Parts: sequence; C-alpha cells; structure tokens
Amino acid sequence: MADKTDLQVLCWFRRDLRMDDHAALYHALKSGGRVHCVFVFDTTLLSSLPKQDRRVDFIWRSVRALQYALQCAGGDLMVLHGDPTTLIPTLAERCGAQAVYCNRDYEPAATQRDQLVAAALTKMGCRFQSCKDQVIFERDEVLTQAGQPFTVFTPYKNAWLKKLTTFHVKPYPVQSYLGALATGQSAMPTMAELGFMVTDLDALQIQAGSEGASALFADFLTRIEHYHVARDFPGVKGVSYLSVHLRFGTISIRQLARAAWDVTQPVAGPGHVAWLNELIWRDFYQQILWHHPQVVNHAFKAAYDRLPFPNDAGLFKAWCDGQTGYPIVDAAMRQLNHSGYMHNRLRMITASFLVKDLHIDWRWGERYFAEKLIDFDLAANNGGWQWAASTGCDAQPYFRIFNPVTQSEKFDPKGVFIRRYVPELASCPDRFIHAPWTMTKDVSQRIGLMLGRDYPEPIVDHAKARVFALQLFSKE
DNA sequence: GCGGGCTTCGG
DNA sequence: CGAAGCCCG
Repeated sequence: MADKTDLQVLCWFRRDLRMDDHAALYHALKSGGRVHCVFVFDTTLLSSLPKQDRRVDFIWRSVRALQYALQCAGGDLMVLHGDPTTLIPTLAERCGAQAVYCNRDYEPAATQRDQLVAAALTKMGCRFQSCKDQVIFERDEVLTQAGQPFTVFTPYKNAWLKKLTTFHVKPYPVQSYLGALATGQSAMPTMAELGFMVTDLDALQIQAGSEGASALFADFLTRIEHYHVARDFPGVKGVSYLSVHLRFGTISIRQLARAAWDVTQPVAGPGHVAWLNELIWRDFYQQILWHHPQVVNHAFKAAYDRLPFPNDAGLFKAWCDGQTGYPIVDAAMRQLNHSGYMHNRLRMITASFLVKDLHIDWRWGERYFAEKLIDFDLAANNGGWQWAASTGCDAQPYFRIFNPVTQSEKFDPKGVFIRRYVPELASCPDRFIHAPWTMTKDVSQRIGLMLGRDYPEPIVDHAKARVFALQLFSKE
C-alpha cells in the first residue's frame, strides 16, 4: 500500500449540514489530502439570540447527526464554539492544512466573514476554496442577453430552465471517497454549554438532520402531483415542509430539483412544474441578494424606500399577537407564534395586511418573521416581504391589494385552518368565519360568540385602509 | 499522422 | 452544457 501523503485539508460546514451530495466535501475528499471536518457555533451570531431558540436547537440536532454520520464513515466532525474568523485560521494552522473547503454563502454578513477568513488563511499560505452548493445557478450564471443580472422573475425563470441540464442536478458522489476522511472522536458540546435551552421541536414533530429531511421528502413525493393545487390551501397538507431543511442544507437542492425536473422530462406534470418554480424563486432571490445587498435595509425600488408609514405600535402588536379581528390573519400569526412556521400563502396574506391594511413599514414585519421562522432565510424572507409591500423587484403592483376576506374565502373556504388556530371561532358558521363582524345578533347569541369579548372586532376597516394605502404609495 | 465525430467528464 | 479525451478513417 502506498504511503499516505501528509497533505491535510479542512472542510468547514456552515449551512450545509449533511454528508450526501455535498460540493465542498466532495472537492475536499478529492484533493488528495486528509479531510478534517469542522463546524463552528458562531458566537457573533448566537450572542444576539434568545436563550430558547428553535433554530439553534435545529442546528444543534443536525450538527450532532452530521457528526455521528461522519464518525460512522470513519471520519469526524470537530464542533467549536466561538468566532470562526479566528477559530478557522487557528485550526487550519494546528492541522497543518493546505486548504479550507466550504460552500458559498451569499448573505452579506457571511460574505464579509468569509473574506476575513480567506485573508487570514492566505497570509499563512493556506488556500480558501469555496464551492457552489446551495443553489442550482448562482450569481452570474443566469444573465440577460446584455449580460446583466435579471430583476424580473419570468424571464429569469425562462433563462434558468433553458440552461438547466441533467449535469446541473447531478449529485456529488461523496460516498466513494470517504476513505480520505481524517479519523477522530470529537465531543459534541451540549446545548447548555452553548448557553441555550432545548426547545419544543419534538412536540412540534420537527425532525432535524438529513434523516428528518429524507422522511419529509419521501412523504412529499407521494403528494407532489397535487402540489400545484394543494399548496394554496393552508388547511390541507399540500406543501413540502422542506424549507427549514433547505435553509440548513440537511437536504441538497440538486436532489430536490432532480425530483422536480429530471425524472419528468420531457413531460412534467403540473405539480412538478409548480414545485420546480418554487426552487427557481429561491435561486432568483439568492441572486438578487448577491447583486443588490442593499435590499437588506432598503426598498429595491428606491422611490419607495421612505414611504411615510404611520407605524402604529398598537396595530403592530395586534398583528404580532394574532388579534386583528381578521380570522385568516390571526390564525396565520398564531401558527407562526406557536410553531415557528407559516404556510406560504399566509405569509403573503399577513405581509400584505401589515403593509396595506395596517400601514406599517414592511421592515417591521420582515424583522418579526426573521425572529420567529425556523426556516428564516434572509434572501427569501426579504424578497417575499418586498414583493408583498410592492417595494421589491418584480413586486406586486402597489394598487393590487389583497382583500383578506376574499383570500380567506378562496383558500380556506370551510375555515378548517382558521378553526385550528383560532379556537374561539370554532362554533362560527362557515359563512361568517372569514368576517365574523358580519354575523347577525341572532347568530351571535345562538352560538355564544360575542365580538369584542370572545374575539376582537376588526382593528381596521379594509375598504378604508385600502384607500389610505393607495394614497400613501401613489404620492411617491 | 491527423482531423473530426462521438463519448466522457467536470462542478 | 461545454471542454477534453478517444477512436477510427
């Protein structure tokens, strides 16, 4: 047997907490070096989070699963706690690593962090090798005829689809090269050692790690044919629930895109097409964030950056608490507060309601979602909010304002979802559940439901609020 | 011995 | 897909 070289490399895991189909791990394994894997619980990010945070819990469980999987494969995962801009270069030096591999992260803060790490590594003669992994097409891969990044979704999607081949969704065959993993038996810090408390992920039946992702994916594949229809109804199990796994990389985007596109060629069913479309939206917003990092704090459309929103704190609190008197909005907000998740149709409805009916700056809502959503992703959340607020690229035009009652009637016709999260309306007949203030006194008395006592009166009048919003936006 | 079509491979 | 490698005329 030939002597092993003493070449060492690091594979730094971040938002890609899986072993399969992993670009950076693949390249590290094929580099010819011993591959030392590492994850850092980043104190610069964790310090601002509440002590009980479902995302930290989800990450912790996924990291533990990844460490176990790597150890079973003859490798290891070192789990550190601190500032990666100093820890990664220090570890690279200690291992005598010639290169550090990782998957690219397109968020402004991550880009900045990686620049610092890359600079420190370069100084010590260590290569920083970042790979495309979390999107199908990144940054400058899908451009207009004129070579410019797209800012409108439909032409972007067309160009994206035109460019897509089986190669782009081909999995990285990591399994065959696992022999290059460096062995080890690193310990896993406890949640307490990281300064966090365990959360209710078990009660919410949220399973972290690749195994959790695989289970959801397998279940979704049995339903994907109906996705284009079922996804719009929050009361039925129509969506994939994979967003959190995509956020932390416990499943690969290629695997998902393959299921939506590859096997269905040349004739894809409408469910597959709709699902792939959602994955393209994800690439679209990632690409927008990369080219326009200012969207984090500013409207994409500069003209709408300083709209004079009244920003009534009381209305904002009612929205956050699910006490607006609009059942579909309240049910949605309570779902978010209770579970850290909100159905996408409801994200649009609640966002539109906050901005167009309550006249509160979309950034307030964006921040609230950022705190609560387990699947929070900067690019998608910002893109979604700016779309609903009509301030974004290719956004909903400001004069097209969702009617919360019509939306409710259309997408939760029997009030199944509303009743699940707003139990005080359980006895409300179907025809009043979307707008309980239209109940006659008789009905109200018969079912024992009094507005203002058992459930709030609507805090705003949609028709009036709509007119105000139109004026607010049209002045710009 | 070289050019071109076909296959393989890359990230 | 596009580039490189391979095989045959």
